[in-house]
Amino acid sequence: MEFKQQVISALQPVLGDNVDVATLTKLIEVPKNSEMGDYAFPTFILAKSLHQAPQQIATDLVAKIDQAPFEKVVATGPYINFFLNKAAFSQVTLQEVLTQKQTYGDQDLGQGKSVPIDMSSPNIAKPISMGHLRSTVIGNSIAKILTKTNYQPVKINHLGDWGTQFGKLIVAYKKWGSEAEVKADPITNLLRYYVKFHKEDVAHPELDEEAREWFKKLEDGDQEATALWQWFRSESLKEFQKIYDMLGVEFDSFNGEAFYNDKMDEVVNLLAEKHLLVKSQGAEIVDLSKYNLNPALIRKSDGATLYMTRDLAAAIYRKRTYHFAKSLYVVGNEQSEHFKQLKAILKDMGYAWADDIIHIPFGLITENGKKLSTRQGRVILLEKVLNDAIDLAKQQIEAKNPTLANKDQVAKEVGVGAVIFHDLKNDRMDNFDFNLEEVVRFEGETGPYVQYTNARAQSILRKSGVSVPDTAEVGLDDPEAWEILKLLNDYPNVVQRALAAYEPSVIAKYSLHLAKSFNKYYAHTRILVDDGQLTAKLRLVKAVSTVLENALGLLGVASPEEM
RNA sequence: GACACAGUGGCUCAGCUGGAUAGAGCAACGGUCUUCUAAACCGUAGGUCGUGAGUUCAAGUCUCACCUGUGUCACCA
Repeated sequence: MEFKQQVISALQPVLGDNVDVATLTKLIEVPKNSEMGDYAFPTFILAKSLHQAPQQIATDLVAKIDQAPFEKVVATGPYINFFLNKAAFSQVTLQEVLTQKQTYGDQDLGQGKSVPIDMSSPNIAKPISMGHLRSTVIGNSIAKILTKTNYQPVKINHLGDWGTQFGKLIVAYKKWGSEAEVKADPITNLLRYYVKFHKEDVAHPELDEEAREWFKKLEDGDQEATALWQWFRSESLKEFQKIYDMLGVEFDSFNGEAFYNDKMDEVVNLLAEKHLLVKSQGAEIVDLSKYNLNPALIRKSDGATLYMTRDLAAAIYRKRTYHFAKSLYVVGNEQSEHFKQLKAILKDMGYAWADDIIHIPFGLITENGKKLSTRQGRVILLEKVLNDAIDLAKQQIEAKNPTLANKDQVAKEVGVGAVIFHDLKNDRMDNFDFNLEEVVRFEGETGPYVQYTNARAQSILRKSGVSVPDTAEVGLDDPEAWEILKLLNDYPNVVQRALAAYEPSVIAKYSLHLAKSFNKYYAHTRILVDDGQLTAKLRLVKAVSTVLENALGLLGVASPEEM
């Protein structure tokens, strides 16, 4: 960042009043090809006011610029290209990374403000699928990015532990289930009952009526219904916890839908007080036509509340409890209309903080182009995917590094890392069709590639047998090292971009770039030879490893030291 | 039908706030392990950036229209 300032300072005096600092800062860019320089200033905008060709302007300006702080400044066509002083840049960058270690890239953007994140949110009695993986790992990564920029994330697992599906589940359990089955394998069997219910109710619509009755009982606190609900919930949570442990994700709250049951009346009353509630076809709705949105259902004709009612209660509860700066919802893109409605209603209720409600949508995972559906039993079980990935990682280790210590631990870190990284490396809005081979790939642009790169760096540091000094003179002048140094210097900026867009993929892509540039360097430069630059090279290696581990950490991916 | 998201080489995707010959990875073909982990590196081949207008000195990037795909559209979440 401060190096860009050098460029600005050099240009300002020669530009005079022609360009103000703000536009100047905006115009300065990084050339695509680093052979053209480290920063560039395009002169087109001056052409009109100076009545000269941009090429001519560039040449004239270069002659006037104080070149002292730079390696060189040259005019290339209409561009002024700045080449930074590599020694100074390397010195500053390496020292920053090595002294700040894992705090490198930390920034106080949030001043400790609280940011609840609604994430993961699986449904009780249903398995965690690939769809939940997205919400879980995106939310988890955003939480880590928030912490790094001094916000205080609150990870909320808004469990789907209420709703008419529990009526269905109770009916199905009573008709076709057994206690022994549920105890043996809760999720599998509960899901089986649920799927069977949906098959049967096509021919026997009276089942739906029964389910509605049982859910009503549950809402009214009926003992049998409540006991079953609680049992299903606790068995399910135990199963979920296994997966969260594998993923290394922890939550600050498991307040799900049921938690808001006693907070619904207040919402309905508030809406009524503000005359926002309208009767329509027996139901109570909020009209949102002025926002060009469909009406939002608050209460069904039978008096039961809905998803929207609950989310309103949750939003208000979170504002009161956490006094949030922003309230995030990592929920699939197919629900974007819902969140628009939610914000619109909160705004109509007079809450200025409605604007701080932020939906972070993500694309759909399909299988053979079709949407996954628990109801139809078309589901990709996350646990199975993770286990498959771990098995494949284990095979890979046996083949490539059979003498490795704690193989099982590393296999877990690599396998799970592959799955998480695969999910985070692309723009979160991209849809993707599930393909196991693709997800657990270890070569090319993958998590294991980044992990492997770091393991190589760690290996060198181990074998060097020396402790690398945080401060020392550096004199790395080959272009491959220079690429790495520029990337290292860019990291804080990358973190900032990831935060601004709520995009873990920005971090993931950066880690791939850094890994790639290091592998290139590694392939062409022998590090462990004393050529007078040994210390400098080791410092570079250590800095790369530090930042790779940091970046992987922000994604929730482990960094094994050997693999 | 309305709204939302997407449309870049065979496949999967990059391309930050519009800027200099559009970049990777898979897959294909060829090369590199007696030397720091070949989960790597190097090279070859492959693209009218959905289509058509417009704004601009400059458009993959902004605007509009259209085409295609996916999703959503009141008593599920």
